[in-house]
This record gives sequence, C-alpha cells and structure tokens, in this order.
Amino acid sequence: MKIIFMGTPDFAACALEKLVNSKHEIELVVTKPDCYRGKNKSPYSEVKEVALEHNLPIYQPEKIKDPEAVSKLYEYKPDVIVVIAYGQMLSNDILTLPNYGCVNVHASLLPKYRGAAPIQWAVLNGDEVTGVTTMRMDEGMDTGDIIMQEEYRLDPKETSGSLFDKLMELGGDLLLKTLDALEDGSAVFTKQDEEKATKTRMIRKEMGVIDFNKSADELAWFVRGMTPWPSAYTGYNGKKLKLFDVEAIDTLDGFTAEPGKVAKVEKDTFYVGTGSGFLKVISLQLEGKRLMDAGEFLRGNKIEEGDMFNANV
RNA sequence: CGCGGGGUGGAGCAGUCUGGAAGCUCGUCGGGCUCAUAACCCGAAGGUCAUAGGUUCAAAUCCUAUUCCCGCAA
Repeated sequence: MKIIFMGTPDFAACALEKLVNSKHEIELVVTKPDCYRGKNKSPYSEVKEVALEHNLPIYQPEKIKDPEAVSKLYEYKPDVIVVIAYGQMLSNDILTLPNYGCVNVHASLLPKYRGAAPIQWAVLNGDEVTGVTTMRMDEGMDTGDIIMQEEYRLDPKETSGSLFDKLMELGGDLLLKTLDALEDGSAVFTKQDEEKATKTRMIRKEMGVIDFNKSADELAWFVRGMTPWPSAYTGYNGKKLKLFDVEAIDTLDGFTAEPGKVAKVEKDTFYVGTGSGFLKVISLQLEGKRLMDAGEFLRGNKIEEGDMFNANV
C-alpha cells in the first residue's frame, strides 16, 4: 500500500523502521519542524533521523491543518495515512483523504488512557496490564474505532522507559498486522465503549516532585512511572536529588515512618519514611552527578538517620 | 558559541577561595579476633590530582586552551 507516515518521537520512529522493511511503500514522512533540543541532541526528530537514513521524502509543516499542507498530502494519493505521536490533531479533510482512512497506534488498551502519556500513566497507577491499540482515527482524541489490540503484562520493576521500549516494538508489529488486515479486507472495526473511557493528562516536569506523604507502594509506582523522564525528585542540601530505583517496604523493625525522613542507613542502601511504609533507595542521582547505586552514593555523601528530604529546590 | 556543576589511588567524595608534605568513607591484599561473619582490630599495596601550555622558589590549588561526564533548559 502507498503510505504517508506521520510521527515525531522514537515511539513513532520504531514503527517507521518496521514499515520501511515491510512490503509497503512509504510515499512521504511528515514530522514536526526541527527545533533546538539542547546540549548534545540533534535538532531533528527521531522520525526524521530514520527518514533521512532511508532517503525518504520528508515534509515538516508548521500546521498540518493549513490548506497548503492538506493539498500537499492530496498529491500523494495515499491508500492509508499512519499517524503515531505526531503531535497535532488532524482535520476531517485529512482523515477522509485516504481510502483506508488514517490509522493510529496508541500505547494503551483503549478506551482506557485516551490522550497523552498513556505509558507513564499505566506505570504511575500501578496497572498490571496495559498494551497497544490500533484504530481508525476520527476527529476526537483517541476516540476512533478499534482495529486491533495486544495486551502486555507489566514486569514488577517496569519503568516508563522499559515499558516504552516494549510497547514500541509491539506497536510496530501490530501496525503491520493492521495494515495487512486492512488491505485484504479482514479488518474488523469495533466502537469504543464510552462508559469505560478515561483520559490522561500530559506529564509535566513539576509532576516529578516526590510527595512523601503518599504510601510507599504509590511512591514506588511513582518513581518508576517518572523514570526516565521527568524523573522523580526531591531536595537534598539544596540540590535536586532524583530517585531512579526504589522498593516499597511495609515495615522496618524498630522504626516509625515519618514522611521524608531518613529512617535507617545501611551499608549499601537507606530507607526513607513515607505516609505508609518505607522506601528502600537503590539507585539515585544528585544534581551535576551521574546516576549511581545507593552504596556508592553513601560513600561520598554522609546521609544520616533523621535527615529530611524536601522538595524545596 | 543557551545557563550551570564536575573530572583527585579500583568506587564515591574532601582539599581549590586564602598556592607550600596526597586526605576521608569504602573496596582490594595480608594478618589478628571469633563457633562464625558481609561484624570488629592491626597492617600493606595502589594516584602523571582529565590533557596541554603558562605564572611562580613552589601548582590538585592561580591563568589560558582542549577534552569527557552530568544537571537545567527544550
């Protein structure tokens, strides 16, 4: 099939890579305009990197809804438009442009977690199962008819980063299957159950602040859900301290949990009190320093029982 | 040239402002104690103080350039 691919971050780039190696022809790759992304990063989106690597034509309109952009898409007469984390909503004239419509890959089991950051929210909420969904897009936010779904059972130590990698693979494969089904006419479209629909908010930097009044279990999910971005952080000696790996401990003999207070220091780890239970800190990173194990950290930073963490940084 | 922190035995850090003998917590190795130990005691090895120049009687420390790591910002 003749495909126009629209996407921006690596989640989309992975799928594009798989498409390139399939029997389908990619006529055009649409991605967000280049922007400066800091220190050592390329200003190109991950999708653009992949497109360049395979010499695919690239189109980076400011607004995809502009008539000019729409007419450009028309010229290609695609059979289907694949949209994955592109970053802009599509207008109806684009949605109805290809014969097979626009197909989207979403990293949740719709109708659960419509909207932004579904992967993080699955981890933050401590879900046991999530997955990927392909759907035929309509004008709503992730409200289109479901074509295929694949479940994934989270590992107990799953972080948003690791889940991202897993779902990226599953999503790419499911997309190929979905396109095949569309082409041979075997695809089935299922309406979403509005009763069960939930929406998620975008994750913002400030949401990474650790609230030690929550329970240890919630905080463990929180830390893993915020990893690797924006990462869960608190303050220590006026500097930002990120926690990357923690374990929830219900009780600690002889110690009472006080939120944010270091309860016990051991050779290679230390325990922080929460609203209910303790957090065993396994790996962390202090501002300006590299990520290290709690043991390494303790050798150079004297953390003592009774020290408090607070996020006023 | 976006802003900022940092590079010191194998690991994590102090020392740099106010130049003047290489230090801390661990690890490693040897010995001791112990029923025993990841615990405790004694001892040892191991460092061109990121690199290259410069200032100085003297540089980890001051100056210049280079390089690598990281935080912020996106």
